[in-house]
This record gives sequence, C-alpha cells and structure tokens, in this order.
Amino acid sequence: MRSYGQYCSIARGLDVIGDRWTLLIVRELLLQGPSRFTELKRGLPGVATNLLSTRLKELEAAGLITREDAPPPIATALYQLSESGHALQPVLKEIGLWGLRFMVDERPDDAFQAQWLAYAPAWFTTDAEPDGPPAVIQLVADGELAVIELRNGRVHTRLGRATDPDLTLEGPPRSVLGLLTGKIDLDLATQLGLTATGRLDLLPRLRPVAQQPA
Amino acid sequence: MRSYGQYCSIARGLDVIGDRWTLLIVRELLLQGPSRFTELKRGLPGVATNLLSTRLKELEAAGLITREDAPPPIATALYQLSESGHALQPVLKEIGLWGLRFMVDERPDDAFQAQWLAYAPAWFTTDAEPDGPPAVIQLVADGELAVIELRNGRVHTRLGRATDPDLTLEGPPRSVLGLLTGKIDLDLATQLGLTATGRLDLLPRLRPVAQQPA
DNA sequence: CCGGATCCTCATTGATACTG
DNA sequence: CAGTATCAATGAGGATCCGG
Repeated sequence: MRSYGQYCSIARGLDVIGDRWTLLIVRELLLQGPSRFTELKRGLPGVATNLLSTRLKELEAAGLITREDAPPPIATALYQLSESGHALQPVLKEIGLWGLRFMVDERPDDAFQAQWLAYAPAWFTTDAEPDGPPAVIQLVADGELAVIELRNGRVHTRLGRATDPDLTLEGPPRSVLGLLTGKIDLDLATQLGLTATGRLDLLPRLRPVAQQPA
Repeated sequence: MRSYGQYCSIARGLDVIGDRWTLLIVRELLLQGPSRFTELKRGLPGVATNLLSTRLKELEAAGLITREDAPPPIATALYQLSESGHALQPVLKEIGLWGLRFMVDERPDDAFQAQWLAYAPAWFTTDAEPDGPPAVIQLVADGELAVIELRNGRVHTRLGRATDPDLTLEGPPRSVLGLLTGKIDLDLATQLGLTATGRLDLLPRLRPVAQQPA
C-alpha cells in the first residue's frame, strides 16, 4: 500500500494494515493459529491466490507474520503471527464489535464458516454469572458447528460438536449470532428460524459486551 | 468497496470502513468535529478532491456521516459524524495505539499537523496521579502547537498556546510524541532534539496506556 | 475562494490458467 | 499443494475546469 505520508499513528498503522484482505488474513491467523497457504485460502473465500501470496510477503516484510518451512519430509510452509501481528487482536475486536450492526440484514450469498460462528461469543460476550456452574452450549448454523463453554467465569468456544450440551441453538446464522450478541431477542430470533433446545435459562448468562461510549 | 461476501462482523465492518482514506476521514471528523469540505481536505494532505467527494457520499449512504447544508446565505455544507460514525472511535484508538510502534522511524516528507500532536496524549495516556493538582504542558513540534491539561484525573488536550505552562516540550515530532507515549525515554528524546523546560517532575504523571495482552 | 465534477493516466485487484 | 504468470477490470492520484 502506498503510504499516506502522515506522521500520525493511525495513518502509519493503516499504511501497514489498510490493504484489502490484510486484516482478514490476520483474522484467520488469530482464529486458526499457524496455517498453511491452503488453509488460509479456505478461510478466506473469494481471495485470489496471487493476492494472498502478495499479502503474505508484505506481512512478512512488515514483521507481522513469520514464515516457517516445515522440516524436510514435508514441503509445506507455515505462516504464523509475530508478536506485532498478535497485537492486532484488539483492533479486530473493535472492528468486529462495531461491525455487528451490519449483521442483521441477510445476504444469501455470503459465505459462512464455523470459525466466525465461534469467535463472536468468545470476543463479544462475557459470562454474567462468573461463579455459576460450568455449562455447554451447542451452536448450529448453516451446517457449521461450534461449542460455547462457560467455565471459570470465561466464555470459551471451539469448533465441532459437544457430547452432552445443556442448550442447543440451531438456526440461520443471523438468528444464532443476533441472539448471542444481543442484537435481537429470543422472540425475534425464533421468528427468524431459531430453534432453542434445553436450558433456556442459560441465555442470560451470555452478556453482550457494550461498546464504549464516546 | 466491493464486499468481501462473508457473514462475519469483521468482514462486514471492513466492507464499510476498509476503503482507502475512509478511516482517516472519520479521524478528522472525530478530532475536528463538524467540518466543511475544505477543512477536511486540509486535514488530509494528499487526498484527491474527487476521492474525498466520493468517500463523503459513500459515508453518507452508509449512515456514518450526515451532510447538512448551511442556511441559504452561506453555500457551504457541513459534514458530521452520526452515532454510527462516532462509534468508530474505539477502532481508531486501537489502530492508533497499535500504530505507535511505527512512529519511531523518521520520514522527513511526512506531513504533520497539530491535531495529531494533540490526540496522542489524550487517547494514549492517563494521569498517573489523578488526584494531583492541575497542570499544563505546552507542546511544540514542527511549528505545531498543542496544550495538555491535567485536571480532575483526566488528560485534556487542545490546539494552540498556553498562557503559563508548567512544562514545555519542544522538539521534532517523534521526540515529543515518543516521550509522551512512552516509546522513548527522556534521555533518548533529548538526543533526538527535545528541549524540556519547566517542571520535569510532571512527566511521570503521563502514564502510557498499555496494549491489552492477548 | 468554496465545493466539487470531469478527464486522463497509472497502480491495484480479481479471475483464471499454469507450473514445480 | 503452493504458489506464479497473465490479462482484464476496477480504483486511486493528479490536473483542470466550472458554477455559486
């Protein structure tokens, strides 16, 4: 990216992360950990391979990621975030929190992946009853599976299926995510196609984090 | 901007704010308040007028700013942030905080303006002695003037000159900002050309805010 | 002068095909 | 699998022009 040429930390930050796809690549590396080229490509539907390749080189040159060749038997390179790259997590959190306001409208062609189902509760909710007993919530949206685990006052998430969930939320992505992030209530979520099975009393434990007032 | 086509709040947020110049326009409106076209252009050295015009229309269409025609005698339009636009402040703060790491190197051709001198201490420092007596620090960098006022446990800043500052910091931008944001110490700042006059004991009261650990 | 609109040129991005 | 090469389409940057 061409520099803005301004001695301002916002402009200089954007010089590095302002390019198209750059922050989404960082998102994937944050959510998935060290990844191979093809894994990144899968997590970034729509990216052209040449562009992904270019961005990875730029990110490496800027010190945000490191590229590690796997030991000889395997011919595959691993990309992972450096400390600088990892430090972008708060930036992504704030963008994601702000971006929630655009999640209510439906766009049938949007891609949807389990990682994006998983990070939302982990980043955008807290356990309102931190000393409460552990609980497990199964999420199912658009065929993608994720699990929320409330434990030790923290909201953990992981991909996949839980063995014995206390509550299961299944429905279109915006009904599940809208409910979890507090953008819509249970009635509306149900109208949008959500099915909630199990201990509905667990829902109030997920408290959406509020945006800081200005 | 072309949509990323992903049902993810980060991607959807970036659909709106990911275009070149967009976040810097928001920065100017946050720092300057309601502004006219020409004021924005002045605060955004390097932007082409057609691009600024295009972005303002896009921002208005996205609901981030409102455009208000001044009463008939004057033919000037005022742009200001809507609630949605204002809600981007935390995003800009995190980007700016992250971007501080790139401020240590010097690029002689970078533009520099007083607003950028002023927002850094206000956003990136806190008063380490919130119950201490009020104090006033004059900043001078590259001919740009700003004032820090420590009062009621808050770090206020404004542009211009203070009448009777307790401390004056004068030097190249990176020496002043590097010292204030904790990226360099007083010795190094002095080597970089900083002159500090007055109550140096006030410096420790400006505590750089730490980046959240991952 | 203010607030843009138009036009032109160059740089970036996107889609797809291809290679070690 | 992990990219590179190619080329078309889009976007940015810069200069100029125009109506109030």
